[in-house]
Parts: sequence; structure tokens; C-alpha cells
Amino acid sequence: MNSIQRLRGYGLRPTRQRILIADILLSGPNRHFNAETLQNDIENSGGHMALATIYNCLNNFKTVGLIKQIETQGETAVFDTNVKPHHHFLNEENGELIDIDPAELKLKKLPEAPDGYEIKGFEVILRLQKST
Amino acid sequence: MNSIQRLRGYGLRPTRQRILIADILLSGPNRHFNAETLQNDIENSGGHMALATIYNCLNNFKTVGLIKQIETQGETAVFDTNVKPHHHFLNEENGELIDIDPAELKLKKLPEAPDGYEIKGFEVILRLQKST
DNA sequence: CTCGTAATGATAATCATTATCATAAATTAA
DNA sequence: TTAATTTATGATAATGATTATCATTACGAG
Repeated sequence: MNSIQRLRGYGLRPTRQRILIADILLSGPNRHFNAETLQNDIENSGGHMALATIYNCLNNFKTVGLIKQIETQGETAVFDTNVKPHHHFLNEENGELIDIDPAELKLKKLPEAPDGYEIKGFEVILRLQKST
Repeated sequence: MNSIQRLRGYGLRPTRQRILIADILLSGPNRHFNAETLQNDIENSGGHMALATIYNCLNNFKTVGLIKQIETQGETAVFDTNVKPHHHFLNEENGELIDIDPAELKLKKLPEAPDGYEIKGFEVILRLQKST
């Protein structure tokens, strides 16, 4: 399925910019990225896009579920093309994220959500430091 | 133990400002807060403190382990006076955090850290939405 | 008490993200 | 296809949380 069909399937107009971003993000293996690294990728592929447009596209993609945003306390928003439930190692030295194989981490028990709420999703972040 | 002794025990000079913040944060029950809500608390108790000083103090407290910072993707840094390992519900409507009783959530299995690294800590965030 | 060092705080700087809004592009209707 | 309508783009400004600057003040070892 090409990017145009894919965007349409998610209810997004296949504009030139969205197609380019989809081509870059969703063709290869899963990746972590932010608005700036994506802009670099666009420039390196000979293209150009305003940061505002990149943020617009990423937020659109996030809203429809093409990508997801990862919980971090860093200074920049990190996105992930892997929208399947999975978890991350966070290397606190450089902010790098590493996927954790879902088979490697299991929750024994989930708590009950408070009344009137339900659990929409969850994410585990394991913080790493250099071993001594 | 009063705040002055407590600060000294963590290697922090007990300045007037740090004592005030420690009195507010560490006397009552555990709480979630950010720089702005803390500044409000200070004003409401008749005091005053520059935001820069509040950030300095919070970062100092965090470095020595008096408080910890919580992973979120919201726009403001959220701190927690509860430094024991525990997890949170995140109400995405308003950013509110709710502690999860550690007994309510257990991990069955932790993955191996990559070579040269060790797991420093981990945190689970369960995102809530209003149930339908 | 005095001196050296660290902390404070008013303010400016930073920087990621969002808002603005005129222009351009995509879609729909005719 | 063309016209009309809606939505997206993007250059730029605005926002807002956090950090940097640095002169002044406070702490504490001796």
C-alpha cells in the first residue's frame, strides 16, 4: 500500500508534504524521531518543509494513529512509528530510546482505573545508566 | 526531624528558601506539583520567592533525591515528593496524576539492560480516558 | 567575626512548540 | 474541465517553560 492510499485510509488528505513525510517515516523499519531530526531527513532527501508544517503533520498523524508520541521528560517531543504497544529503554546520557521486545516485559497485574475512567494505554520506561 | 537537619543530611545548605520549600513540600502527605503551583503555595503562606530560585531548589532536591521528577509529555515538569518506587495514572484531560498503590501493579519480568548499562529505575504511566 | 564560597533573584536569553493568516493546493460541485 | 469551497502550507510572530547571567546577599568554616 502506498502512502497516498494509506493517508486516505486514515482520513487525511494526501498532500505533497504528508506524502513525503509518510514515505520517509513509514516505509522503512520503525524509528524514533522528533521534528528536527525529521526536518534533517527531509533536507537530506533533497526536500524542504517548514517546521510548522512538520509539527502540523506529526500532530495529524498522531491524532489518527499513524504514529504515537512517547512519554519522556526530555526537552523535545519524541515520536515513534511503532504504534503497537511496546516499551522503551531510555538512555539518560543522550536521550536515546531503545525498543523493548514486548515478550521481554510483562505486567503481572493491572490496577483498576478510578470510577468513570478506563485505561487507554500504558507505557513503561526503564531508565538506563552506565554500569559501574 | 526538621527541615534543617533533613537538608544537611542530604548535603544541602539549609538556606531560608530551601527550608521554606522543604517545610511546604515534605511536612504533609505526598504531593505532585510543579514550579508554578509551588510558587502559589509560597505566596499563599505569606512568602515570596523568585521562579529561578524555585527551579534551582527543585533541581537541587531532585539531584540529592529529596523529590523526583515524573515522566510526562505535558508542557510542564511535574515533581513528586514520593521518592519510593511507584507508578501513576495520568488523566489526559487535565494532566492530573494519581498514585498507584505499588501492590496493585507488578511486573512479571524485567528485560535485560543492553551491554554496559544497568537499569537505574523505571516508571509505568497508565493513561486514563473517561469511560463511555 | 571575617572571609571565601555558594545561593538568591531580577531579568534576559533560549528554544521547542503553537498561533496567525495570507497564499496555495486539494476536493467537490456544476 | 472549471469554478467554488474547503483545507493545508509556511514564513513569521507569539508563547511559555526553563535556564543562564551576574551583581548582591547569605551561609559557615576557621
